[in-house]
Amino acid sequence: MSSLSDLIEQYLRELLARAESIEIQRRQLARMFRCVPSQINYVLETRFTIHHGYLVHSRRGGGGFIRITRINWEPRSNFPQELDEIIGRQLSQEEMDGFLYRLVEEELLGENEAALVQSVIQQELTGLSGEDADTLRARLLRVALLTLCHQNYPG
Amino acid sequence: MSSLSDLIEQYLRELLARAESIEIQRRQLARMFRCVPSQINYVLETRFTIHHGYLVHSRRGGGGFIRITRINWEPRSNFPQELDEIIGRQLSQEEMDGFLYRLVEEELLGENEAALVQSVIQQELTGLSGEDADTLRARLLRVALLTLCHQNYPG
DNA sequence: CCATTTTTGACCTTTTCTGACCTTAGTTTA
DNA sequence: TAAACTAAGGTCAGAAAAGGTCAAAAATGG
Repeated sequence: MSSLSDLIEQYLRELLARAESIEIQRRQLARMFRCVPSQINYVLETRFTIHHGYLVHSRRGGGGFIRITRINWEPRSNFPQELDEIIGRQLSQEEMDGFLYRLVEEELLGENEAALVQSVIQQELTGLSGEDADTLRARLLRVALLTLCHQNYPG
Repeated sequence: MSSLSDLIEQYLRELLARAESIEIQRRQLARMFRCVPSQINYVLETRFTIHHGYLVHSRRGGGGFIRITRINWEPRSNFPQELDEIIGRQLSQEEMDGFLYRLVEEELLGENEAALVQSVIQQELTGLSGEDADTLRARLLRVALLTLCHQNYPG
C-alpha cells in the first residue's frame, strides 16, 4: 500500500545509506518515477526535513540540482524539536539562565560554552528590553545551541 | 550535473591554489571551454567577487588580460570585532552565503557547519523579509559564528 | 462521511548561457 | 602624427534551463 511518495523516499534513503550526501536532479527523478516535478518537493518537505536529520540544498537554473545531506544528531535525535518546545517564541533572561543551568547540570553543555552563549547573547541584546529582547533572545539561543549541538555530535 | 560555469570556476580555483595571483586571457579561456567570451565574465561576476575573497583587474586592447588575485584574510586577532565590521547591522541572503562560502574556502569552517548555519538561520527567518530579515540574519549569523569560533579557538 | 495525505498542474523565480553591440589600447599606414 | 586597423575585454538584454510555490483535485484511512 506504499504510495509513490514512499517509493521515492525509499529510493533516496537507499542512496543516502551509501553516501552522506547525494545530488539529484528534480526533473530526472520525476521522469524516473513518472510523476510531476513538484512531487519531489513534496517528498522532500514531508520526509527529509531537518527534523528528520537531513539538510536539503538546491540550486536553480542550468545545471541545477538538489543536494540532500544526512546529519547525525545522535544520540539526541530530537534535540531541535525539544529546543522548539522548551525555548518557545519568547524567553526571559531568567528563563534562559535557568535553561542553560539545566543543560550544564545534565552535562549536555560545558560550563564554558554556557558562559559563552550567555555573554554573546547578552551583548547582542544591548539596547533592547521587554518583548523585543525576549523574542530575539529566544531566537539567538536556539541558533547558538543548534550550532553547538552540531559541533558536539558531528555527523 | 555541474554546469559549465562550475567547471570554469573549478579550473580557475586550481590555478589560484598554486599562485596568489593569475592572469588569463578571456578569449583563450573561452575557446578552451568552448563557450562565448562573456561567459567568462559571468563566472567572474558570480564566483570571484570581493565577498568571495578575490580581486579582479583587467585590461582591454592588444595584449589585454584578466588578473585574478586571491585576498588572504587573517582571522586570528580580533574575531568578534572583525565579525562586526564584515557582517554589519544588516546582511542579505546573498551576502551571508558569500561570506560562509569564503569561510569554508579558507578552511575556517567545515562544509557541514556552514550548511547547518545556513539552514538553521533560514528556518529562524521564516515569515520575515526585507529589512527585518536582514537585521535578524546579521544577528543570528554573528551568534552562530561566535559560538562556533569558541569551539575552534578555545580560550 | 470527514480529515488527512498525496498527486497534479499552472504559474513564478533563479541561474546559466548566448550573441549583438560597445569601449579601450596597441599597431600600422597615409 | 593623425587616422585607420586590429586585438583585446565589457555590457546588457533575452533565451534557455533548471528548481519553487501554491492551491485544487484525488486518494486514502478511520
